[in-house]
Amino acid sequence: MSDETAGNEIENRFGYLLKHVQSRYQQLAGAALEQLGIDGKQWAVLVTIGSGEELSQQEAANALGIDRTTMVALVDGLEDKGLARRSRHPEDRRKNIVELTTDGRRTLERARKKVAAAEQTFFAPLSSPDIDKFKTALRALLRGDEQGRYE
Amino acid sequence: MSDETAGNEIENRFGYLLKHVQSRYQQLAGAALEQLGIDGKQWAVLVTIGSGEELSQQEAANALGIDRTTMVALVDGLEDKGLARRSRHPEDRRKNIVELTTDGRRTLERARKKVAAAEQTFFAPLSSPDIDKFKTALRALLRGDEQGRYE
DNA sequence: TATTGTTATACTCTATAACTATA
DNA sequence: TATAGTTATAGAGTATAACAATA
Repeated sequence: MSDETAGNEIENRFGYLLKHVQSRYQQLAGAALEQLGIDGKQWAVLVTIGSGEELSQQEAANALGIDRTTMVALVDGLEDKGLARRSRHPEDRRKNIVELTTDGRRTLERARKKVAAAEQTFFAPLSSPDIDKFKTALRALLRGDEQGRYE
Repeated sequence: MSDETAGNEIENRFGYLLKHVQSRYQQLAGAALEQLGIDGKQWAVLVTIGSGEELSQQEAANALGIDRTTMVALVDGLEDKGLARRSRHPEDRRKNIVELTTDGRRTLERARKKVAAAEQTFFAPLSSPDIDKFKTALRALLRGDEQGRYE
């Protein structure tokens, strides 16, 4: 607090903090995933379709909160890399089931480790209990209700 | 933990949490600012040029971490609304000093209150001490060093 | 008629390159 | 030569509209 400057107010704006913290996280996670030849969005798709449930493209898109038209190119990219596979749903031939290939499963596991390592770097400034509190707070803020409140 | 579903892993991914929490914040703050006819970026510019220091366009851009070419349209918009004013720097005529008009100052103060109210809504799921801890954690994570660590 | 995947298209956001004026 | 502001342009990212296949 001793060297307060004009920039201080800007940098303490909550919107600024959130934006730049997210930017730092994406940078770290992105660099980790780059070693496996995928980006953050593709990683999110891998996690989604590797979750155990059989998902159509649209269901996977919904789970990620993106448009089904956006999902097309994402799955294209993963298919080109040999990490995911499309197949017709046997009972509803309009749907594409999207699933991991063997390579995709292997990449997913490697990516988990890379991302976990990146998160360790990201969270280095916080103690273990503070990391837990931080994540709990995020989940409560996302729900937007008062379930997480205990004062 | 009783109704664990496939979506659970996705929604607990840290990247997902951060992205959607930011999205919720922007939605709330954006809706608050919309009542004053400005958006989040214009609000950030108002805060910057209202900080007390005399700033050129480029200096304001740097303070916000955006490009000087992007700043042009932002200042254009604020000038059109009568909230900001360009004037030549007396000692270096290449520079534009950007400052608030009387209306701009008034809008800035109104916006402060609107944003504060929006943040109150945003943070409703957390207790007061938890809000402080959350903000402290964000600042530590942004610095990226271990200054905030005390375990 | 409605839905899924797809394509084409448009829109937003932002950065890069090039120009003008000033230094 | 270098810098500040500006403009034109291009690229990434994503959404909307329209179409084919299927329900």
